[in-house]
Amino acid sequence: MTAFSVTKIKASSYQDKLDEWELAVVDLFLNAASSFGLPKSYGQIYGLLFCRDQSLAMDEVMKLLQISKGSASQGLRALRQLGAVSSVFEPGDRKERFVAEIRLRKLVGGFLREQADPHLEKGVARLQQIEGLLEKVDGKDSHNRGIRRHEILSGWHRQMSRLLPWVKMIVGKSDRLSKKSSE
Amino acid sequence: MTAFSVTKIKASSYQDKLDEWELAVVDLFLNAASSFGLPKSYGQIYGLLFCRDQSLAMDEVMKLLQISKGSASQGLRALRQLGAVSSVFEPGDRKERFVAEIRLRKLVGGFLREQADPHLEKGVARLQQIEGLLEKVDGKDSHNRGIRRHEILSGWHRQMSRLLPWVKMIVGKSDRLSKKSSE
DNA sequence: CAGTAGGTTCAATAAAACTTGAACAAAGTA
DNA sequence: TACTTTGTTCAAGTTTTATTGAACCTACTG
Repeated sequence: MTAFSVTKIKASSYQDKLDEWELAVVDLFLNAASSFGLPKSYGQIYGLLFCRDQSLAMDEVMKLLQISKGSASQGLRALRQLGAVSSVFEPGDRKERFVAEIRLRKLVGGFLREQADPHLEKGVARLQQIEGLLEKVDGKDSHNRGIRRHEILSGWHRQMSRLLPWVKMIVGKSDRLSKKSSE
Repeated sequence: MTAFSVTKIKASSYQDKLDEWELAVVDLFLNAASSFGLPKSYGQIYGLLFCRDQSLAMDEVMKLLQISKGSASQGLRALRQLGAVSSVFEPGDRKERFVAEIRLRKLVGGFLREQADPHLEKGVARLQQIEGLLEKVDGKDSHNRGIRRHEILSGWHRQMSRLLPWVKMIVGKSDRLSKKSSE
């Protein structure tokens, strides 16, 4: 191995320690991820990328956050799937590099698409299952009660389906405040 | 102990097994609770009460769901705190009995109040902390970057604060579809 | 009072979720 | 082909979270 490959030189030009404010931001996203039901490491990774202007490669993420290869790999993949990070390839470098998506609309949209939409779809199946079970119920009282509950759940489902587009819309407003925003 | 106390007679008039459709509903809420970051037992308890017209006491919940005293006690307390169940006292009975809140508006409102609002408040504190850390940053580059990130986060915070009232409002619409709804 | 029913608490236990790192692929390079 | 770099996978280990149940309150009741 050459002592001073391009990669090595590049790597040495980075600090391997985060600023205090960056640590605070990483911690903020760590907590945010938890409360959205995502693994903490996803939050850390996103938080780190969020802080940086330059793209980071997986090994830099591992080093800066002191997390394992596995966590970094899985976290970056999941975040890309969510649309929270995107990857770029510098010409002449085999490494995949990552940057954070900072448009709230995109983040919320991706989250809803990956988390909320699937739940709504499973909800339809569940409601049908319950409908099926109601047909072969013996007691008349229980049957009626079941019908009424099924109706309530269907109503909730419909309302939730209506809500999501609004959320995307409302969050989209004035996204431009964060930067020049040229999508 | 009298062999046929009032309590005993009452208890014997209840089935100690759920209908199949009720099991499906309980399971639905179990999953829903998980995905909202609440313990599964909370979902089960809510699901059971949701199915029933009559109020249930803690011991009935324990028996029907086969959960422990501790889970039942804590679950019912938390659900009441969330506004998802309310308790009633039958005259001449020392037991506290519970019924599910089925108005979606109330459920969503309670959830946002207990879960989202606290996060937004903590967010303010976090932003101030970061602001503080930025003052004692050495590098000019890092400092500027930090300022920009702080601005972005402040923008997000503002947007999220705006969103919540809308959510409550939109979910509130046509809540009446589920029943006569006399608040 | 002593006894009992209804309910809460919390340390111990069980279950679930996250992280790790070694083994494995894939794809470039010499 | 043999070697290197980059990245993925997943069983095993760790950490976190939820559940249990026995001890403990509190307020009735005889």
